[in-house]
Amino acid sequence: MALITHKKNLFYAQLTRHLFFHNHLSSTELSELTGKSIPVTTQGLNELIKKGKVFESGFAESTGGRKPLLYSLTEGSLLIVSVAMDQLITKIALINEKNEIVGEIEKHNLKLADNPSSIAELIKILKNFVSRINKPDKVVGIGIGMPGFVDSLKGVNYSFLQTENGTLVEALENELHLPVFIENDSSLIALAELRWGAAYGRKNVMVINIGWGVGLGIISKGELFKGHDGFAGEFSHISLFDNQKLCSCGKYGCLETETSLVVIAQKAIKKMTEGELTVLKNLSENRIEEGARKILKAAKEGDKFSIEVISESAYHIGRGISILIHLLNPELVIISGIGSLAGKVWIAPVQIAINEHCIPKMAEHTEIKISKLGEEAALIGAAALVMEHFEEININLKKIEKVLIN
Amino acid sequence: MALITHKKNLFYAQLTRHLFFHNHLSSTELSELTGKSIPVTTQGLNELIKKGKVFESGFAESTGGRKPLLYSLTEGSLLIVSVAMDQLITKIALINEKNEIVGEIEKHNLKLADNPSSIAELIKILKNFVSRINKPDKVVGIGIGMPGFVDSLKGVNYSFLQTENGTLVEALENELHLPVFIENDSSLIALAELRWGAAYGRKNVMVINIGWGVGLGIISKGELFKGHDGFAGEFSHISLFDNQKLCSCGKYGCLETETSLVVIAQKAIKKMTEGELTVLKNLSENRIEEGARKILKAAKEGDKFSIEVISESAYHIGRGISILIHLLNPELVIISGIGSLAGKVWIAPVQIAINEHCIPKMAEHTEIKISKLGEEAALIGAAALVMEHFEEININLKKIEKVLIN
DNA sequence: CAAACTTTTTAAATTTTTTAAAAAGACTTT
DNA sequence: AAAGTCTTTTTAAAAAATTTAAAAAGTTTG
Repeated sequence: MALITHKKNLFYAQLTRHLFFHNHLSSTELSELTGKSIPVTTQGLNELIKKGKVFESGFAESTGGRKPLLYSLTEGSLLIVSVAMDQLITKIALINEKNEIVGEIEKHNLKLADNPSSIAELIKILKNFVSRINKPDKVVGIGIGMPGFVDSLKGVNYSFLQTENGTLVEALENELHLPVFIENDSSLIALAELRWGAAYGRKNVMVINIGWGVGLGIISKGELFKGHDGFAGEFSHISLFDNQKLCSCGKYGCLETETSLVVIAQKAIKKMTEGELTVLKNLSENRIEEGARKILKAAKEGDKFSIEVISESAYHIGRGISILIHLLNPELVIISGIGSLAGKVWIAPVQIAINEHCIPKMAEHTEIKISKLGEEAALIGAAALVMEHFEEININLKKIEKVLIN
Repeated sequence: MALITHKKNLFYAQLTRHLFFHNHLSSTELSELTGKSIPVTTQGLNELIKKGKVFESGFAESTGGRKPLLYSLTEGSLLIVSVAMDQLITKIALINEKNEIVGEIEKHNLKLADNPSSIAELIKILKNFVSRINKPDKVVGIGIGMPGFVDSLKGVNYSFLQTENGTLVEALENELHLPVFIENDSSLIALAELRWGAAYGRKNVMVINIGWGVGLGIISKGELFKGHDGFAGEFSHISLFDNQKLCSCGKYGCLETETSLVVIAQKAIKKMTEGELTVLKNLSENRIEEGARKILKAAKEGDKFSIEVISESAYHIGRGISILIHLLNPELVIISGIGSLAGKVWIAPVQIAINEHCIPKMAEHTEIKISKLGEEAALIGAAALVMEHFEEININLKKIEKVLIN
């Protein structure tokens, strides 16, 4: 009897997950997505309606026959704590069942590198955030995106936030009493694009995360691809250049030595001191992040100087993308991450590099697009991460004190 | 009634496919592989025994309980025509239900490039081969591996064997009256490694096909990965070098300009004319293939000169493999293709390149192995290609005149 | 404007899976 | 060394899911 309920709960969780990612679905669509028959699906939906988790949200347009009845998640039925970390700043947001950010995005200073108390600080910030949530019983989990070599299955980050005993996820779950999921930041941006962005419904996509480094999230067969240890998509440090520039990783010629927002800002400063004309003002080596954002904004608004600086980097990234196209033959490459705030200026130089370095047949059906998710991609991806594991949350009842669906 | 039989046939085909790839399996193992329950699986097996397609082939060793009864395909129940093409030579073999080559491997001269009658020649060779098979009614299909940009789903090769109307597969099936499947040669070698070689049971493997170019077959999530158009794994022409050597593809600095059996043979000839010592004799620019084979054999037998020439190329391939490791984080890289005949001499220089160009953490769990399949890999892969599609063969009864299982 | 065509929804029949029990073999303990 | 315990496979009965067919609800076309 316990097992039957358990199995049913798993199916309910599956329905809930699909409704989260699609907002509203008909019973036929849900039947196809879950692989269950229509009678079983309808029965499951009726149970969820009885529990108040789901409601009938209207009719879809007919495609030539009877209008299908649509189902959606009940308002306020589900909350997710989304966390997006970079080397210096940690952002936190509360996300609801419609994938909307509820309230304000909080920003905290939290240094990841060489910081023995980073885990303690993170726990403190999260405990405080969770304590202020109005309906804490609706929170299904915490999703965290972070830089570094993250093994999300094991729940470990090999670059930062290292624990003495047990995994990082265990350390967080023990303190926060909520299911916690971690993932590499670029992978989460790719997940955000897959579920809510330009990669929606696509099978084979490369998502380039242009930030302080250059990240890559790989969508293969319609799913995030992570490789054997969970580290797939290391793009910053493939050796592409013969430039003798020492990289932070200790090698020479990495992609990162020629392209990243840091490189772009540094180049701009150098050119400005050489007297080139631009609308940019007050760029400083000490405030590289601020400078980079100014350049992205100026490029978006048409500043020739900024566009040229970005174009140089874009061409180099294009060389890297050419390799991706040869190896993985994607249907789509998305320029995402903070760099995407500059808009379409990235596309032309990337396309030129592809034309020069790809066999035409290989690149024939590969589109290049700029992300429309903006800076919130990482937070949205962290929420998606939690919902990807929604069935798992409902199996591992150990993980949480309450049964989510009962 | 017809539909029921149809669906049953599909299940029988699935059982047959799994038995082909595993030689002998217990009902429990087959139940897990097919995703059907044990009662249904046992019932299906008993039907196949009744039809004479399957027999009880003994008991497996116990793992702590009752010995499981094993099932195997009946001897002589199934034949596959395997074809392995390169730019100049086409090999054909007949393969049985145990994945054994029956009779002789036939070799035919068939030029692929700039040959308008290539398809006609191929059809003639295949018709002749099929006409000489003792039990033609047991042949389930023809699998063909060939160089070029092959879209195996559409049944088209965009580089060679181009048809005027209809696809290549249609052209062949219309003449040969058997189901035909085509695939890129490197992909087929990867498939052979996955089903019968060093990649058996692995999920995430890169198979390097060292031949007249350098090919790549990608195993991802335990399956052959082909990308959006079917062209994934183009490894020869990623631009890696700053060498100003013009490649056959029209670009500069491709991997192929520094490594392939052709480059190795040419380098050896150049060094020999410069007076370096070796056991090698009579190498000629006009017989590059023969020369390359001599070098591989000599290297295997310890000739210092040959090992050095190969090592240089191996290091360059290692640079390419470093990029694969960064991007796809494989658990295993297999050196396969004709080049693997030289044996383990490839490993050390590849490993050195990985040490120099990979972030240690990325390559930590990546093994490098030499293929043990030898030259027959391509033929074995072509047979595997047919059997991968065995259910499909049994659905598309249009494709063949007879019902395979009845 | 009614007939023909689509598609969703509901209901009954069949099939499949699940569950439990029995059978067969291997390991452990006295 | 033998009996009992533990695994695992196999068989048989109960439960659940899918398949199939029919009905209901809309659209489109002649």
